[in-house]
Amino acid sequence: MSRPRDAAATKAALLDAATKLFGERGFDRTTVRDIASLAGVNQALLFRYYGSKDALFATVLATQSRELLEDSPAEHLLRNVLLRMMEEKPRREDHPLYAVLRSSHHDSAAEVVRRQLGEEYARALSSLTDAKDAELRADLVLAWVVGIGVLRSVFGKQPLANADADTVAALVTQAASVLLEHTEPG
Amino acid sequence: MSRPRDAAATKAALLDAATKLFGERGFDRTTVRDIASLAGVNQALLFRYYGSKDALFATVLATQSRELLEDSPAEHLLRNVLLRMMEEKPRREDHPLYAVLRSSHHDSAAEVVRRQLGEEYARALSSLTDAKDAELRADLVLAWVVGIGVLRSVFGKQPLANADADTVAALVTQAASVLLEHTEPG
DNA sequence: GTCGGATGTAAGCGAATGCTTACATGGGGG
DNA sequence: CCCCCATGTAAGCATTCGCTTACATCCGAC
Repeated sequence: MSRPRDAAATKAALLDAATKLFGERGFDRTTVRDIASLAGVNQALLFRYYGSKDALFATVLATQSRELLEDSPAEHLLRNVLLRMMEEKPRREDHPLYAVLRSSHHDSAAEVVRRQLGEEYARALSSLTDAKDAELRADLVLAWVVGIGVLRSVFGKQPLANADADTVAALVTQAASVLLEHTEPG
Repeated sequence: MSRPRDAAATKAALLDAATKLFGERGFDRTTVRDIASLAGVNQALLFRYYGSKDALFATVLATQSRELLEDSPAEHLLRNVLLRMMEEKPRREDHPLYAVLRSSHHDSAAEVVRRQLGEEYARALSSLTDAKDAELRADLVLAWVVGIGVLRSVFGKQPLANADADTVAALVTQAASVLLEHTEPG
């Protein structure tokens, strides 16, 4: 039943390994040899199945980030993302968001994916307020989520890194509601 | 008057170039050859004056970040940092903070500097509230600043990237005051 | 003047990187 | 059975990286 030669399984193993390593180390510090090694296959297969390291990275971003967004309705998105982020162990750096954050601006397909992802989150959040500058407010809330992730993963900042998930979610959603609550249009 | 051979000036030129390039590209994507080239000197001098790329990076962090913190009293720190961040052009990536953000976790002296810097900012912010979880609240506000910087520099996210500085500062300080204002203890 | 150390340069070393190529192998269809 | 191509491998290529070494050159001390 086990097929030792299975292109689909190999391709998936490469994607899994890449997701983990890009998230842990970022784009630059992850080598194609590391990815192939973790997947247990020859590195040449990475290029056969994905073409280039850049293309594989773009695939990782597109695949992972969509899951995060589709889990929650807009009004629970902030709280759910925060809880998910905080419930993981502080330095668990294979969170999908981290791969995005860790990657600087290299002119690959990943740039497009990254920008598109930001737009999708912001659009979901901006639907929560009817303020004139709804999109800016949504950007600010998105920035907060991003910043919390960075402080936990890159800085390992205490006490945030080991803080209680519900406490953090409560504080942030309370403060963010100042920006995102529905008000009288003015 | 101009001294063509001036160790101090050369050293400073290297630090300036490194500050700019680390901020723009992050640690990994900045090469010692680029730094030396921008400074207009031979790359061997970088190693003579700073020992290693890691040590130079740590020096950049320590030098730049202190200036930011010492400019403002705690009660104006958030607003001032936001204004300074927003008043610069959206993708001006040589902001001191960005060098910190762009660098992943490599076990160099920079790790120490980075952590110490976070502590200093958080301490200043936490003095603004007497809530029991003051340090956590300070971390969250610091995270917000960090996230805004990331969204502007890494994502170039619109409308945040080109938003009015005062508007952003007003929105953020207003929302953050929920976390940082002085309240009755207990 | 000249000697010596401070300052700067040119060249390159060894290792690592993304990617390619030439080849082995194995399993399903004729 | 056997052939063929999908699958996988080993080896290496060209480049770039951080860093070193060997060597010029300038300036101040005496």
